[in-house]
Amino acid sequence: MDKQEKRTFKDALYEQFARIGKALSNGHRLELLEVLAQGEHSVETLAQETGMSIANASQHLQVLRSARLVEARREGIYQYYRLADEPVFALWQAMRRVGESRMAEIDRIVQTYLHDRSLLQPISATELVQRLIEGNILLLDVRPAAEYAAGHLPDALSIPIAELETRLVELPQEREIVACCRGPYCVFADEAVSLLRTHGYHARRLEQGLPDWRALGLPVVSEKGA
Amino acid sequence: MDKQEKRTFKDALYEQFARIGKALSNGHRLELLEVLAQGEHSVETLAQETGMSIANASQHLQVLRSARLVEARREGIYQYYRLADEPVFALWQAMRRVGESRMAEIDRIVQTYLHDRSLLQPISATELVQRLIEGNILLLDVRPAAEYAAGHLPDALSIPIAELETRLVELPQEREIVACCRGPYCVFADEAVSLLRTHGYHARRLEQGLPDWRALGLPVVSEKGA
DNA sequence: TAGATATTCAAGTATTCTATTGAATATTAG
DNA sequence: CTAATATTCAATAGAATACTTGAATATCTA
Repeated sequence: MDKQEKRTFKDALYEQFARIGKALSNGHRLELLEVLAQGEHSVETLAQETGMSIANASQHLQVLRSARLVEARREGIYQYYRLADEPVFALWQAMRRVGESRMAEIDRIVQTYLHDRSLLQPISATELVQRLIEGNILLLDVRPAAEYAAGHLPDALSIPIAELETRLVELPQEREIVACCRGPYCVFADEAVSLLRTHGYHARRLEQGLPDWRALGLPVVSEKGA
Repeated sequence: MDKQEKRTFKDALYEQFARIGKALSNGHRLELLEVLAQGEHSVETLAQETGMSIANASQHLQVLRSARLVEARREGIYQYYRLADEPVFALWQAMRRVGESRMAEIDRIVQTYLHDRSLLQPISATELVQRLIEGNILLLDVRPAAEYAAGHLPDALSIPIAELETRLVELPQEREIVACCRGPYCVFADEAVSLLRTHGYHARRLEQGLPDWRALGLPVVSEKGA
């Protein structure tokens, strides 16, 4: 293989890898990946969740699909997209890690909008595992019901954040509550914790989201048919 | 936090993460990262290694730097770039993993240019560790001398691929040789193995490159001052 | 200080990407 | 078959990106 052929090879090879990078080079697409990590969703719900028009969401999903990061299936009138596989989530995790550790802007944005998050006494997944063994913790999953159905922590109770205020009666006052949501940048659990606290509960936030929990190899339960 | 504020937050947040994706969205930049994972390099050597013009390489490096994936230091007349930290390499590894497992095009390109690589009897890092304990293996690092100096496997002998043919006398015929280079897409080790074999040596390729070896937590030696 | 070298900058052009719009397609229900 | 709904496609305008060229800057050496 001469020098020129070697260059052709490398150019072709890295160009293929760059297709993955291109798919990751847009904020909307990253947000789509984060939502898809919770389980499959139709185009419409994805558009709603991410504040995009249907057509725009569809186009971004197709970019993700052509980079093989997501897959799709059609069921009747709906097209359901899902993350292709576990390594794709690991890739997003690796990106998150780099961003968190190296980009001050990210910390600044979180500070600005979510204020002092340490007040939520975030608990890590490994710490939670320990506390669950000791008992006396109520796990509360505040994501939309469909995402809970697609996979959730064992023994977690599902009350979507939108319903939480009206369903407070279901929660025992005496148990400490740990609220779980999509991931570190999801605000559902933040909102849940502050709502619960104003009603006299002892509540904390689970640091990681469900996909992170799964990636740690910890057990995940899904409803039959999901 | 109302709905609109939540959207502003998420848009701002994911846009920041997308800066990392943008940095990874170009083949030349990925190749630069791979070379930088071997240790710091000047702009000129990076341009040579990747077949780019100096100005172009410089601009791509600045894109990588503004996404905080690489850092730079000036020494006299030279500007040396290096990977920012270990998680950045982990990110590139995660990308490689997704590409390898999901993009058929990548496998096809490797097949086309490198033909049947299984003939090189690639040995994995963990397997190599085992074999090294048993002894009787000669580790040969065929990367450029500067990269060897920046970090190499313990007891590896440095003979850059360009010098290998004239320095064959330094290699004992009776020991099995394992050639190590930059990573799975580096052709140095492939060339070394086939050259060695035509001269009667029993040679194999180390599957992973030095940065992968380091990421596994295995020991790496660097020359003083490097 | 002048000359040499490495790198960056600035400008220009060609290309690619993004969001919007409205039309086209596919599937189901009646 | 027709109407309704979800999704995709096609075309467009505006923004961002990539590579080249030549000039500007920074550092060292003589």
